[in-house]
Amino acid sequence: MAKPSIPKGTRDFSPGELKKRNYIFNTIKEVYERFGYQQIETPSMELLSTLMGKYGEEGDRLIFKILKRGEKLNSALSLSGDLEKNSETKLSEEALRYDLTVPFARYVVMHQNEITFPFKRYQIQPVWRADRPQKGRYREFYQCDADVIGSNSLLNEIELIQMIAEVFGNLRVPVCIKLNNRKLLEGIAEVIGERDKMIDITIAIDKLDKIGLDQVNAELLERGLSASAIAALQPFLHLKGNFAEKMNVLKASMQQSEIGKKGIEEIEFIFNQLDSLDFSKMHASAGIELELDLSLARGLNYYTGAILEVKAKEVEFGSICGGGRYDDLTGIFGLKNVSGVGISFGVDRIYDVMEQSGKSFETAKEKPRVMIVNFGGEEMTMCQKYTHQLRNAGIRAEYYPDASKLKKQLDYADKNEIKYVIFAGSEEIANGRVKVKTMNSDQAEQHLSIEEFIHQIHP
RNA sequence: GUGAUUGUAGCUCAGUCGGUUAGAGCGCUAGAUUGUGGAUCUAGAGGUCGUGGGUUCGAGCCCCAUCUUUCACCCCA
Repeated sequence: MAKPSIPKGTRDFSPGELKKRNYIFNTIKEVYERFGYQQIETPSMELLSTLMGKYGEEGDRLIFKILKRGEKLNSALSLSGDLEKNSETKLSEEALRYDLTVPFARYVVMHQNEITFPFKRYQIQPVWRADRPQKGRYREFYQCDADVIGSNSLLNEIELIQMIAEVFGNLRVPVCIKLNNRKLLEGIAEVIGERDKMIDITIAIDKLDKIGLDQVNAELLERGLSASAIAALQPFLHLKGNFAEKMNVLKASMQQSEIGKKGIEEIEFIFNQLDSLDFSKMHASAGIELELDLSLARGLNYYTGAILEVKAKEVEFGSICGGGRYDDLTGIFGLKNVSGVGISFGVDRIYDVMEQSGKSFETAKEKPRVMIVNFGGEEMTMCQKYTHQLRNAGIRAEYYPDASKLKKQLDYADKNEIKYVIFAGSEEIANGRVKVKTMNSDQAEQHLSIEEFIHQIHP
């Protein structure tokens, strides 16, 4: 007998887990709504052409392609040689969505005539990646995106950062919000004379606290940077201190780079504005910090301005939230000059972080449940009527479906955290009063009419 | 894609140097208790030791392959 299984990197969610997950979803959703974002959904699958080339070479490889079926598959097979390089894209024309940002860009272009810009949307849906699963990495997971599209204002960046602080404050998860700017990174590459090596530089810098300075420099050399460029980079690698101190170093060394100066201007505006809003003071008690982190690279190649990433302080985990500004994502789909900025929470990782650091999940105060014992026979019709009455009064009520032994029925009530068990046998029905047992309490059994009972627990 | 790692009852795991009939706890079913759950006691069901080959008189244990689990790198939520 083959045991059933599920695809790797996917999970079942049992009632207990789902309650906790929903607590996180609801927290995020509440903040999004409160900040004026509107929900949309897009299909689980997109055309492969919509997704390909948007996430870099690595990303393309991780897209779950959907095999063509039937006649189309047969003709594709006969046309493409087995070893042909592009055979994957020839055998597939659809794919599961890889993230929510690119489908959103596609949505904006397709619905541009109905949308009033700036458009603030949020979207909470699963995405799929053909990755090797490991700690904190799944092949199916949820993203919770909020984006503003059609506005260049840096006030959007500020609002998104405030939303991040709200969400993690409400969840009571201390985090560090790391902020950087793509223009700053480009500026650095420019002033050290290796403008086209910007990606290599940021990937190497990203590893600074993992592999150390010497290794980083070795890797830079390996990636083809000149010795003089590496020497010129050192001040940036040694960047330390508070925001103002970092800023002074950057300003001093960025005189020759227009794009670098622009990056400094943007990041300074965001920090200063948040400062005058007392952002740090407001969220300090929740353990939420904001810092400028030059080592933050973020692989997605469509970011052009601010980039941000959030890490939990209590547990070592990948980033649990990320985002940034993309100036021309819709341009690929034919709508020019529309800038967007957004963030994305990774619910699955937030859940893992909360579990591992022993956080309490404030599951919603649930209404008490009521179960009516099933004695079988004629009484059951009356019991169904009682159940109907209870449900109409907004009470979570059910009857046990089988006339099983009482032990079994009460055991069910116990395991399911049902608070009240109602006995309505022939005697009770005859005198119009049911017997109510309150589980997990010393309270004596009560004899009440069903109306009195409803009034008692739901006045 | 690279390198490790795991698999024995529904679940968590023992299983000695390769040796006779593969164990425990939890869970499940039933009873002790005829219309009252949780605690206790008793009994019972439940296994092709991931799968397929091989070595051996003999394999849960050794070898090969394959699938699976988990982890690191890469990348990322």
